Amino acid sequence: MFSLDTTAFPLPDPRQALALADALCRERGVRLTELRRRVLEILWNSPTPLGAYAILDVLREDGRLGAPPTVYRALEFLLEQGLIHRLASQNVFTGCRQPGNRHNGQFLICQDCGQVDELNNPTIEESLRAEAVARKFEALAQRVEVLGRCLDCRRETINHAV
Amino acid sequence: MFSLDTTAFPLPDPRQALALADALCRERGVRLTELRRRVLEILWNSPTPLGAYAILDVLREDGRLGAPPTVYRALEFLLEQGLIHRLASQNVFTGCRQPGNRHNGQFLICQDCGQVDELNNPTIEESLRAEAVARKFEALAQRVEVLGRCLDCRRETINHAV
DNA sequence: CGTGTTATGTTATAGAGTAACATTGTTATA
DNA sequence: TATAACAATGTTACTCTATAACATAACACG
Repeated sequence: MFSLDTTAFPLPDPRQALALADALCRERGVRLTELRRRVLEILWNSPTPLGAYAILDVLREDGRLGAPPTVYRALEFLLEQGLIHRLASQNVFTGCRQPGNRHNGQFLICQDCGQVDELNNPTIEESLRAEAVARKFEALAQRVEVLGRCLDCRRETINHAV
Repeated sequence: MFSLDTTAFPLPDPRQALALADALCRERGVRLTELRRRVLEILWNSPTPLGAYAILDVLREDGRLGAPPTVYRALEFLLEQGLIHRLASQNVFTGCRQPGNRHNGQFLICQDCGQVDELNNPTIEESLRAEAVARKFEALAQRVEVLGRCLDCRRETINHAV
């Protein structure tokens, strides 16, 4: 039996992720400007997803002026290009682990530490698509988020409980 | 072959939904106060999910004083009791079509008219649970939302295009 | 009754996101 | 290389969503 690999992709080196983003944008003829690239870098440098205002804070540390629209426009671009995902349940953004092919993604979100695991189980995606078709609903996007506790945080609780 | 019925439940009569909520809360020994009941009723009376501030507007039409916390606390209670769902991608709330058994639910959300179809496909839920288990992630809740266009709105577009 | 608990009122504020318009940068072409 | 068209960013102001903190009222129960 062949096993379908739905293993979450490891967090890449930020430099790798940025290089791939550069390549993809060049290929597509869209401009990964300095600002957009920096926002993507901020996301990749963070161990957990960030909200728009947290990103803004980092930009300001950079010395760059900026207001919310600055960040939201960059995020909009990165979302369009499939370079990041938005986690609606948390109002945060995170770098996409497989930016080559457009996809929806499924996420395991730790409510204690905020860390996120990105999956891509095609069976789940297909099932949802099928449900939509059965109801004559035109599916344009899927948002699949599982909330809970990651292994590390479970261990922590157990240790502290001793 | 047996077909698993994952058909969306029809929108119940608001009175039925409220009666069921009454029964469930009595059974559980929790208080469906007048305010909480009214918020649930407002949601059931609406053809589409509502945001907290839209609910607040209706309460004020009732003549009741109220500030945001009034609504959010009622919503929190209703969420805890599984009487409503929150659609994170839209920041809105909607009555739960199957409030008897606690569940996560999956939603088809029309981005044109706002109408929502609630599914409950146990296979999808199980697949997500399995993905979590495989990663030793403790899954506590699932948020599954499909965004797109409902049949009615697709028809509208076609007609207007003529 | 009183007393602890739960629910609601009230004020203030934090956090998330966008509209609208001004300015600057880029690109292409005359 | 001007310049016009367009793309990107700056800026101000605002709307919408949500919660913290504390005050008051309602309820439950010995």
